[in-house]
Amino acid sequence: MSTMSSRAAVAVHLLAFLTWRRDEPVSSQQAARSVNTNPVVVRRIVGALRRAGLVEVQPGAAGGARLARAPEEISLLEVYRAVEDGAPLFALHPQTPCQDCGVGANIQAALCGVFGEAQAAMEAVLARVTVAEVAASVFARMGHPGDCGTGRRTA
Amino acid sequence: MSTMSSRAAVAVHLLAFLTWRRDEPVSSQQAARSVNTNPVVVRRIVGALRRAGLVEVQPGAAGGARLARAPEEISLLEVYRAVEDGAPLFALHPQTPCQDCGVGANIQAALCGVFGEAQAAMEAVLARVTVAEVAASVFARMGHPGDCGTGRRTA
DNA sequence: CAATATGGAACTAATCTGGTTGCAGTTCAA
DNA sequence: TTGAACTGCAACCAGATTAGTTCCATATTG
Repeated sequence: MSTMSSRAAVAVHLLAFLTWRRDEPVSSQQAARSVNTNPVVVRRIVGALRRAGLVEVQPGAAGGARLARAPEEISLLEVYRAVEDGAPLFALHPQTPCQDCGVGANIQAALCGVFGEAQAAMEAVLARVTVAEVAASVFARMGHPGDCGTGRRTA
Repeated sequence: MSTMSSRAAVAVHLLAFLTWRRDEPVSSQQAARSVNTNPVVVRRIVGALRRAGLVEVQPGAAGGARLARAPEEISLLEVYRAVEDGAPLFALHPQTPCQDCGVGANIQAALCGVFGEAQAAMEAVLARVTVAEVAASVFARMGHPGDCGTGRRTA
């Protein structure tokens, strides 16, 4: 049943990857290899991160994405919001409930408060964690670098 | 973008409705009118609440659903879990990331911790709120009862 | 026995997700 | 200046999920 899309997970993956390859532009091809997906899927998510100001992208040969800010300054909440685009966590009724019924007319207002608090609590946790921390956690688990190859055609 | 299903909202609506009509069995027909949906949709959700032990259902004429426990003893977390059936809030990668890549091989373990904490924070809020509180909040907003009609064929 | 209810199966339409291809446009380097 | 490599966008596909719907077997009441 209803689980969130994997875009947030992939987005954090990508940012950790960019952190690892600090300042070297990473192509969607290379990133896609690490994520194990199609380059276009990566570009869609990188595009959202770019629009949110989290990464910079350079087109053309030798182009690619790099962090627009220090990873210590990027919270997972920003990443989450960049890819989920402000969608509410909890849905209300698909159809407006019966307004002639005391319960139907007032349940949504009552739910709004609780659901909003629950989402805020979730977001507060994401706000406290930075990309740098996740990346550090990943690096700590790496025995050896393990490259995946650059994917760049070496001249 | 990925929002949760509306089942949790409808489930709380139904429980608030049952709280309002305390001990009088409510048919899926009546409940569907308040929710503004099809009786079968209601029965599906009531079925999940029944399997979770939150409501009792009586088949046959003059049957319907009623609360199995005092509304003060039912937390929204139980409701959420009853209808969402233990699905994780955050999805990880659709395909296992490249294990030859240091980031790919370790990102999921790193994400697991943060995502788990975020979900736990969300659930903690739901755990603190009871159906009785939501129902009280609804009742407080009701100027007049506003019945929706019983939908029961009066003899 | 007849009316009214649940419960389950099956089907639909709409939406979302991830994946894929194709192509226009930009950049760099030989 | 040509060609390789890259981004970005649009279009399309298959699979899953959601909410809605119909139909029917079964149970209970009066």
